[in-house]
Amino acid sequence: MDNQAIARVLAEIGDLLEIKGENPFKIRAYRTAAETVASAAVALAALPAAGLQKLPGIGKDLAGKIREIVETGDAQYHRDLVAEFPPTILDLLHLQGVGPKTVQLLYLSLNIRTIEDLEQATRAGRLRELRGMGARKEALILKALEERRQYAGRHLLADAHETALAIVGWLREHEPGAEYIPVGSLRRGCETCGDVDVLAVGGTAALMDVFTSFGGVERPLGRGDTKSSMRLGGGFQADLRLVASESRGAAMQYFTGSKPHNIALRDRAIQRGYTLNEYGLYRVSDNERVAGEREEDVYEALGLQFVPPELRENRGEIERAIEHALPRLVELADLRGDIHAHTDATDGRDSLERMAAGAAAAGLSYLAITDHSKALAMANGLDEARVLDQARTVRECSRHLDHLTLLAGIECDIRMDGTLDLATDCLAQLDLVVASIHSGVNLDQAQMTKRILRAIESPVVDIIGHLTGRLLLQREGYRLDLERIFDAAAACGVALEINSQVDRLDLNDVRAKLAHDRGVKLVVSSDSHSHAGFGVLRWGTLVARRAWLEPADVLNTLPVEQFVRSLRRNRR
DNA sequence: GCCGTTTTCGGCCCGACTGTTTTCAGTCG
Repeated sequence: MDNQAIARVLAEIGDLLEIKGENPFKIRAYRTAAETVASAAVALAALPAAGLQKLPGIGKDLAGKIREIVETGDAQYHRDLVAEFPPTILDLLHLQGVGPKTVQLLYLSLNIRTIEDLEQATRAGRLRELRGMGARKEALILKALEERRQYAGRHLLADAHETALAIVGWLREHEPGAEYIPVGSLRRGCETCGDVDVLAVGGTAALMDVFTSFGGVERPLGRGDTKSSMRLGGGFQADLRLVASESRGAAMQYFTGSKPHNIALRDRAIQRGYTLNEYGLYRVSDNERVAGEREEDVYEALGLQFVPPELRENRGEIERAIEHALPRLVELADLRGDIHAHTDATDGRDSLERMAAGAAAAGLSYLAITDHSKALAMANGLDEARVLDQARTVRECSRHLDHLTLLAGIECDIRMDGTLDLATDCLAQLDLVVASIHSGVNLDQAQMTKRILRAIESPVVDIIGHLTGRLLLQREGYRLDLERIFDAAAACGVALEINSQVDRLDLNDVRAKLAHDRGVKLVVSSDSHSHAGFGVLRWGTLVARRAWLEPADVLNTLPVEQFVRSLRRNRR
């Protein structure tokens, strides 16, 4: 049983307790524990109860429940709750405007158990019989049901970024007096975003009208003088908050989140005699504001090093900030090379020369050409003769370039049995080999792990590409024993890729951190298929930052000679 | 249910907006 599965049971207990109307702090304890478990660096199934209790927010009781879940696949407490409330009512909880109290009311008074029940009851006008329910609420629920059908909920980071840019552009054009700052999960660099949050600083309430007249708005969800929410076409929700200049920093902190980070921060504020909200940090004794204009000041006043937005997930960053020992996170400008790109020799759109020009324009000083190997016939993958021919061309082309070095590589398929798609003596003649899986994705965990381990053990493999094969919002990754794979990669000197394609971002933040913690080096690569495709490196860099990586942890921050020397094939 | 540089008990983050209400509960972030 993996951490995610354990976390799901704990989170579901939290949801069911909320519907039951239990003590909110007990509910929070389960939710905090679920988040801690989901982002834990090691497989908790292997830990005894005593070890579990060392994790923050997990005490004797929860440690026991986690052990029970690991050993029996479920917890009796969970089963009891499910017997009391059908688990399908949890779907209702995810509807916009429907919370735990409403779900409980719907279930106990109308016996509504499913989305379908709710839709029927609403259309039949039965909701109006209930206290606190009127025609407007009824219409809101119907709307929420329709939107649920239409949209899955979350969106890729890059799409959220585009939407935020469009909103900010619109606001700047029509109400230039204020400053506009995208915040929320977008600012933290989360791989998917549920909504787009924008902070307006120093404007007037009039800008709310500008916001609601934004072209992409489908319907308003709420509109006030300091806060408005809109549903946009394509399923995005956008929130705008307005604060005065003196609260700029506190508001940035507050609306960037995450929720667990903010709760921990406000906890610390209370302990130190302050209260923290979106307007500032206030001393309780005399209500004096001690910080608020600058975000850095809020952290400093709480005795903390400034925490970069990407780390604000309550995954140990506060403890490290107390010691002023946060990592110096890698930045996009630290990347000197890209080591995964395709040309029109296989499924890329552009020629070698155009790809080189694109990489140079993106400010890179080296680029590895890594087209597909022959197993990907659909992509016109290269066989041994073609890849060696291409390598000659790449090296020749590189000699004629002033500010860019081209490396001759391949993205070689890992076959079902873990052997490589091209002959070893061919692969040995290249500058580097990225090995990836593109087919046979449904093997069980033991087979898939063995397959990857075999590839890692091959002396001609330098890097494993998009290791887990997950596709965001589409497909879970392969079933893998990641800890074994990370340990093998570390032992063999094989680097793991953070693939920057917006729907991959693979490895993700938590796994890249775990890999690093176990001694693995990483690369951030674009997997670009066109000369304009190197911009995605910004997304991969965000993942690396969320994984706590410093420049020294990412091989392609090195100058080209050192990078080449650091490859597994060139190490002794 | 967790936790402790006042505490092993009594705390536990904070505020805006909506709808259905006549003073507030519910939802959201």
